[in-house]
Amino acid sequence: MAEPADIAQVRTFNRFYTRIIGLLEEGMHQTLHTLSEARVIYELDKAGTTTSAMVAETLGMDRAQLSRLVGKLVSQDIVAVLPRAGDKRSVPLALTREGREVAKHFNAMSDAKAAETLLDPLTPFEQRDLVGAMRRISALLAEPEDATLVLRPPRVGEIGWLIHRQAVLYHLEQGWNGEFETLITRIYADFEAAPGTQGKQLWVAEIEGEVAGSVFVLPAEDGEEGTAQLRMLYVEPMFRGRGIGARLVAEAITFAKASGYKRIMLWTQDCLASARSIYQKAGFVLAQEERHHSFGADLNGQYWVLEF
Amino acid sequence: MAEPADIAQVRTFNRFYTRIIGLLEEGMHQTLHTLSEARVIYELDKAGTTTSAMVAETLGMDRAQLSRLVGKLVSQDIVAVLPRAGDKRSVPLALTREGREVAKHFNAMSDAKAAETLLDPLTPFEQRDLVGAMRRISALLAEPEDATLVLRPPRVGEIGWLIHRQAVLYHLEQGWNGEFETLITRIYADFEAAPGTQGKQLWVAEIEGEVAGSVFVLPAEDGEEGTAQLRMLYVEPMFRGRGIGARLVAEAITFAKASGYKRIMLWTQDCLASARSIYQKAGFVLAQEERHHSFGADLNGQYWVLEF
DNA sequence: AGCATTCAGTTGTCAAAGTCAACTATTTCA
DNA sequence: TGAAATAGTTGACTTTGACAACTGAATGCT
Repeated sequence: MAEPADIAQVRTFNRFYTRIIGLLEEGMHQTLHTLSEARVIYELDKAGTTTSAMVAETLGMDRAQLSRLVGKLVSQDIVAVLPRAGDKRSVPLALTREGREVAKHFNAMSDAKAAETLLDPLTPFEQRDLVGAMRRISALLAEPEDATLVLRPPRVGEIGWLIHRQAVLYHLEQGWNGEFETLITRIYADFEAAPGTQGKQLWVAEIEGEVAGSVFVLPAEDGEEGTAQLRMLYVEPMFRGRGIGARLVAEAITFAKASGYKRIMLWTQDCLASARSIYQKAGFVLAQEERHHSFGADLNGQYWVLEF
Repeated sequence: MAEPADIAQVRTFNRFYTRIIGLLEEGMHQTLHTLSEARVIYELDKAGTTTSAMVAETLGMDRAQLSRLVGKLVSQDIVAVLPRAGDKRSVPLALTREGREVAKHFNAMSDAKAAETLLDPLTPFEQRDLVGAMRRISALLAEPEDATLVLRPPRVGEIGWLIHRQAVLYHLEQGWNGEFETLITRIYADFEAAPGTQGKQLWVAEIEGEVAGSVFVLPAEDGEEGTAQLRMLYVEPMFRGRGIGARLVAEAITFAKASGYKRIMLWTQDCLASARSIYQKAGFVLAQEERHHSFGADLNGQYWVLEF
């Protein structure tokens, strides 16, 4: 079981947010429809065509309750019952033209209410924080769905973010201490300081607005002429198993080739097993190994090279 | 009004979390008490002694409903009505011994439910993320209350965090670009690289588990012997106006004196008005000014010095 | 093919939750 | 001092939610 302090924080948040949701729902009292009617209408609007069972599932409502509610909405000419097709147990439902009007109205109302209650009182910086935290919670708790992966250059603030994330991640996963954060702060500072844009690039992997991973390429510090170095490859645990690491490495290799490098090398630790398998599959070959004590741990450093 | 994309994200989150809360509340159906009874019992347990009106306020419940509910709980010997004192309109309420037992039981149940539904399926890293995001949302949306301010050394990951936060903050507040982030990444890397612990220290201001601000002191780069430099003072917008900046500066000055420095200097920009007023109040004197173009903006750099 | 099981949806029955207005006894404040 | 506000109660009512029993259709198993 989780840490008591964490559980306490989660419960505090749940109580707090229950209250917030209550406040937001108060706005609905003005309308001709009840709250659960509005919810059903919203679901139908979003889904286009669904069945009663689907709505009950996503809303967590009782099927009996929903049955009556749908009946009411049908009699009000807001919901239309389509002819049964395929599975003749279920009845396809859709909004009528009027229903879509009502949905539009509800959406506008809810948007306004959410904006004025939650966002407007905050500064833009705080708004960004709030939205970011919400996106994070959704990403952590919702079922992962296939969202598009984007590789792009870093935005302002993301260098710090990458340092932060990797420092915490390897601290928890590998037990590495602050020395690691110190090292990577320098590594990122050096990357930024490296001259020009020729031959160096950093990619941020983004999924649904979240940073899902990153890597960068720059001229190797002390290698032969024409050697690129791949550094700071990492994938957020939340987004692992979707081939993001391989995508990042592939992108880096493509870039290194296009930039005229003759080979690309990297330094990693053998305890990072999933990274190693990505390098192997990408064609990297183990060139050298050496034991060292860093970041408060006994490590086995490995140099991997891919000749083009 | 806020950005449509932000509003959409907030609404998505609200729908999502409404569902989550519904799932968590399902566990209550096993108990002898109803959900709102449990809520009231929880509130009374937490508050010790309150009145009906207070509970109605914090729970967002109807006073009529609560009146009947309290009546029921009193007849079940879970809640005791204390003799009216002071304001004779209101009736002080408290849990009986039995009520406290029930509350204890509820808490254990809710804790278990929250843990197994939300925390246990996640890795420790993700758990930390989740709790952090929840704490952030609470801090952003709840009324600020006087919580204790702690000044402490940075934890693993916080150097990156400080870089990230300041880069985003000044990007949004002052329009500074990535150059600023590049610069401060280097500054923090240099701080970490500076020799020994004598004469250098970094403080993180923490409020309710959130980083509220930070500053550090190290030997001045190119000053005379015995000169300390104060750098990277910042306070989170959310926590401004509570004297955190002044506390950080005071701590830094005390430290610099105790470390044997003869004076302390700092470099800032005159557009950072609230910081300037903190320096002035702490006794710093403007030593030099120079215009420069940095971070994509025309700035007026200022050197301030405090001789001990 | 035959039969038990599962699933979508409906209906009946209740209990609980929530809304609204009217009312008393205090307290506050102009 | 008197009008307005506050804490709490009571009555009348609607909506929500829970649960069991039921029909008709699909699925799975042997």
